[in-house]
Amino acid sequence: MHAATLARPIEINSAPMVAPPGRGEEGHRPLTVYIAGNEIYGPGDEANGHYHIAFGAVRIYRLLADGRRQISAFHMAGESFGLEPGDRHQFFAEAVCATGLRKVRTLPALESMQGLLQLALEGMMRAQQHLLVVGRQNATERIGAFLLDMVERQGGLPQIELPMSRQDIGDYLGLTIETVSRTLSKLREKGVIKFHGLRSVEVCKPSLLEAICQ
Amino acid sequence: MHAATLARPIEINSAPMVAPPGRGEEGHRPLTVYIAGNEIYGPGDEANGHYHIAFGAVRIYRLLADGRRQISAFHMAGESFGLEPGDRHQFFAEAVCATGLRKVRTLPALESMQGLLQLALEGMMRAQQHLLVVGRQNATERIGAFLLDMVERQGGLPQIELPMSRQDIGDYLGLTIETVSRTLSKLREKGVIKFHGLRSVEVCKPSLLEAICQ
DNA sequence: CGACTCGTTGATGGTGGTCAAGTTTAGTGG
DNA sequence: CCACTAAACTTGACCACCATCAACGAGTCG
Repeated sequence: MHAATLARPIEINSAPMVAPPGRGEEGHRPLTVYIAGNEIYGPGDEANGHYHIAFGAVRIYRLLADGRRQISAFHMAGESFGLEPGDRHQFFAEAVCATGLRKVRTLPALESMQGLLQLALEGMMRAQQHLLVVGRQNATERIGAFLLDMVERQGGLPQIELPMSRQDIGDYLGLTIETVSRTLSKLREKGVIKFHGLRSVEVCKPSLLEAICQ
Repeated sequence: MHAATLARPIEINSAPMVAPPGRGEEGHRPLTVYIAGNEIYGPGDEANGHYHIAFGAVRIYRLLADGRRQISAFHMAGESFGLEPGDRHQFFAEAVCATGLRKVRTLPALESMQGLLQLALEGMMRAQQHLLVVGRQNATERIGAFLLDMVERQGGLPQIELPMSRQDIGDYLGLTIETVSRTLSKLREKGVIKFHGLRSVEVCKPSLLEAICQ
């Protein structure tokens, strides 16, 4: 269930050929393509830099001994992830869907340091914001906050494509898959959202969604 | 209830006189003393550095519109806090008990940058670890994880002094004050912990506590 | 000593978890 | 292109855990 690595990631050095439809900067670094479920790194793996997402999406998570999973973050195209203290990773990182990554090795220079600090602080901020959602909001509020976050991260357009499964959403929000499904159905019945496919959602009443999330 | 500032913090420039029983390094920076409930900063306040805790404890939190509070972190003597992205704070920081702080202004130098990065990454790590607790563990496991964390941060001794109230613990763990109280009572009845005062706890069976937390 | 805050304990109910079908979607091979 | 299969998702019934409401006890300060 928790996605064993199904196939090896493919490394592509001739970047221009396979450049994703996104921005073409940083094209000189090799692009590695992962398919859905591929592990990018796991606890204990050497950590010597971070990753930039050319396209696709990544989940960062931890497991409890009995298999309970908490996804602490999703990262989308254009974002960076993978910076951790120490020289060993403490989390799992997996491709949520077909994903292209460029690895960025850490340079001990001042200006790159400032960028890394910014990255780390934003990561801390996101985690602490998410803590408020998971710790103090009910199922409807959590789903609402999640949808609004996705809208914002996909450019503000009301139509969003969710790369992740209901299980992923549940493990991110601290809910079960059934509760995620039920809550989405309730929002659909109320006309707040509309489905154009299981993972294609249109937020019809964003103001109502914002009101739900307080 | 949520601690309005009761009195102004006291700034002391002649540090040696009031040096706390802790370590005496960094004694050249002015020490500011806050009493329990004092606000250190709030959302919108200018952020231009971080704080080092000489003695006492600090809570970092956010509020929802209806007053629900999520404490995202406690910081104890010897630790640092207050680093945030951008030039404005987005959280509240308050003294949990009588607390002495030294403000550290950010220098744009390489070596200080590396220290800040480490600080930010550890903060992110802590928040993400806490996310697992709040998102995926039940009340007993949360309390257990909290107690073990406090033991570790107070030097590993089984006897710990909790500077924070039950309400604080609840707002940190995403539980109500009643559930915190009941869970602690249950652990006491089972002989896992022992009280030497309302906020003085002895962990009699740390291994059992670890087992509870998985 | 009285008033206040903080903490504990009890009774009750609701939200969301669990278990158990169904249903839809996507993927595979004939 | 369609049948078959497996995975993903939905929906329902039931129940447990924790929140809520309420009362009471303990500690603290004036």
